[in-house]
Amino acid sequence: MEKADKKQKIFQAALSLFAHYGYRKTTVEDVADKVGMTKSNIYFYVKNKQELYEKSVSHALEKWRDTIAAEIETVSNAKEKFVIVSRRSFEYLNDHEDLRALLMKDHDIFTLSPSEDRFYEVNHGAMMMLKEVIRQGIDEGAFYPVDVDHVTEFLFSVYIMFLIKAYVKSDGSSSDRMFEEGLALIFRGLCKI
Amino acid sequence: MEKADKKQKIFQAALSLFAHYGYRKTTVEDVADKVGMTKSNIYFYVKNKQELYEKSVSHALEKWRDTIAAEIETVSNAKEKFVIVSRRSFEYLNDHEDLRALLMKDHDIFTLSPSEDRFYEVNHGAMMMLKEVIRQGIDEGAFYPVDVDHVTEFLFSVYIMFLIKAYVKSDGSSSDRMFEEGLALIFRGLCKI
Amino acid sequence: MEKADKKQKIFQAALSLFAHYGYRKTTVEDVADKVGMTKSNIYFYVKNKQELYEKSVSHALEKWRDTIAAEIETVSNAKEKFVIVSRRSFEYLNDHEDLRALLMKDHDIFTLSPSEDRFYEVNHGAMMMLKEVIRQGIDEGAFYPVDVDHVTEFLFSVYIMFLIKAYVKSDGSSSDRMFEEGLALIFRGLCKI
Amino acid sequence: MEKADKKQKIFQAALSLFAHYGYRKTTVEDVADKVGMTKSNIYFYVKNKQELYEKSVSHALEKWRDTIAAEIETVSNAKEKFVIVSRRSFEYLNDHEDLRALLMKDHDIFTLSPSEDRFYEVNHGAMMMLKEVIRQGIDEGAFYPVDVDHVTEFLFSVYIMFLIKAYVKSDGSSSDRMFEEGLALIFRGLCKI
DNA sequence: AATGAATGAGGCTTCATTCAT
DNA sequence: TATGAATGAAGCCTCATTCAT
Repeated sequence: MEKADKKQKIFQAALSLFAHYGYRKTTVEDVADKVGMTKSNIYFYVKNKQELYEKSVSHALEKWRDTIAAEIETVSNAKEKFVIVSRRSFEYLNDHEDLRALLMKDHDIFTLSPSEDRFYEVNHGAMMMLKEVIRQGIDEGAFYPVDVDHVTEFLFSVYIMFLIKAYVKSDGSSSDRMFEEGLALIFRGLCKI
Repeated sequence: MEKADKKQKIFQAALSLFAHYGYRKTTVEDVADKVGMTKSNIYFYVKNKQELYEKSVSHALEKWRDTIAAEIETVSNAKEKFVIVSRRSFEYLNDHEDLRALLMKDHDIFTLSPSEDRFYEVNHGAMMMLKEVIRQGIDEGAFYPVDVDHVTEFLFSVYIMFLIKAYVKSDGSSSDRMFEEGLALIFRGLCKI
Repeated sequence: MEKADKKQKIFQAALSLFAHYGYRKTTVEDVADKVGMTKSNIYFYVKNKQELYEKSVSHALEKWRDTIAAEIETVSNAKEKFVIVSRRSFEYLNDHEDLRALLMKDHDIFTLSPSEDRFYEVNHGAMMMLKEVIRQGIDEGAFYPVDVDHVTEFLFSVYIMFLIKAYVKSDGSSSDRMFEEGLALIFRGLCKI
Repeated sequence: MEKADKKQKIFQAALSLFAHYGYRKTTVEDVADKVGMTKSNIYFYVKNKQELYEKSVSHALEKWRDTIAAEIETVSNAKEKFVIVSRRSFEYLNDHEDLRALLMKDHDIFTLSPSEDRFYEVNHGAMMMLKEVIRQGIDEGAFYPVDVDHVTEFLFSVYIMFLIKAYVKSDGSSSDRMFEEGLALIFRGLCKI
């Protein structure tokens, strides 16, 4: 197995543990045990517990973003893209319990301030994706000519909040309905007529 | 100074530290230092770090709840009461940075499951307050005859989420507007005609 | 209540606790609680936890010794005195569970080395009592002319060991029989013919 | 040096310290210092101070028991075996001051109640050894046909008591004579004719 | 005589991190 | 690459003791 593969394994294991127990309560040894190696060997792949955390989270976020980005390409007009971004993101989290739990644990993942955000790059990338859709919608005349920057940031925040909170009472029961109504609401507010 | 006063001082100091640094990173010594006493003396007032945390949070939540409860009494009809609960809660958090930060750090404060919620009593009390307002509104014919229990729980959740998230980008800039629009939305959904 | 009486109360409480939990596990506060006063007030009566322990034990040992000494005076010949010393000591411990437990916990109580024995005085006194009986028995021609000093010390050791160990399996069941047979044995070895 | 060896070193050091200063007064750091390592490294070998104590004692008891068990095999008839068990056990303690001191400090080591005895297994094993010798003696017609179970337990108790107490005044002076006479006594009571 | 409050020293334990192999 | 062993820093908690009132 290659080094990169092993790293992936470590990051997955770490993510799952961090998601369940939080940063402090998760020990490097826990991670090592889960991958089936020793504590010290973890330090061959990462320099720090901190780096272990950040790389684990980054990788998960990137995979999420890339998945969505790929699906966006399957349609062409902005309205459809917007719906896809929303619905697929929701579904993705639905299928990735660990990431979901993690986002609920660590708010700061979405801080979005370039200076202190450890995940600024990936978050920013995701926001750019959304911004592009909105800009396209305006260009196509499908969306109101809103202030793209601020609306994007606003939507991104509401969005994350919604995704996370939808799972707080995560018996799964009615969160689907909640999501659909929320989406409809926002969609209505965005589309002309 | 009385023992009760000293306790208040300790809880305030603790709250502030827990809010800023989280449970794990805040040491009992930090708290002691902040109040100007020794670590061991803290244990004269509480039995545990855990108890220190829980009592600090409980006290803060109680003060919040009591403040709102007192303000509710200043008006009589349900619509006004509803608005007061909403707006004053928002303002209260506005003025109490520590509590705000804490709520953002520890989601579980609002778990609301009797079994595992360490703050169930005070949370439940707050929810009862809201429920009473809604019930009164229905009796007065001001609100739609909704399912009181479920609507209350739903509103409470949305509410907390909103209060907390409104401050994620807590430069305070545009959160006021965001709040007002959110409140208007819910209010419209609740009031007849 | 006089100071002396209060001291007695403290010593009794302390003895009972030391007996049950040992020196280290018994806290000064435990003792205070049991007497119904505060920790700090204990220090008005004793200077130390150490002194609290030693005085408690001394007092108990003295009471034991005095009780036996008084009973010895009720008979005149050495054989009877010897039996009384043995049997009454046994019975005394039978009735004083705390002292019994304590002797089982702290071996060093019977160290009998003048230099380091904290209870040398009272132990020595008890041994002198036994020695006097033996000397009298020899003088009366009832006992073999043994080496009084060594035999006394030997008997004292065996004796204590016996008293303590008789209670290790203190279901009480057969320790009486064990005691009587042990006493008979030693008595036979001591008496002429 | 192998891990097992290091463990032995630790257990020896711990035993010696526990024997001299008792459980409470002996700190984990004391043990570490004595072996020449750091406090925390002790926790690489044991999980607890409690476990450190129990494993130290267990190992010592096992070595004792195994030594005797090995010597028993050197003779065949029950009478000789009985004498060997007695005398060699005595001598073993003679040569192992630490174990001796420890047994004097912690009575509960020989509690012999399956439920609460931390050393039940090794103690029980030792008793079985003795029981086997007695049973063999009866089969060979050398011993009285006593109630094997109860006599074994009785002898084991007396035995331990004797071994321990023989050393209370452990200047070693006359304890040899004391031991021999005690052994003779019991032996006479056991052997036919 | 009595108390509440405070303190300091010390002990147990965890864990991220390093190092030699 | 991988591991076992070791370390140091830090945190929680207990408790004998003191002091002011």
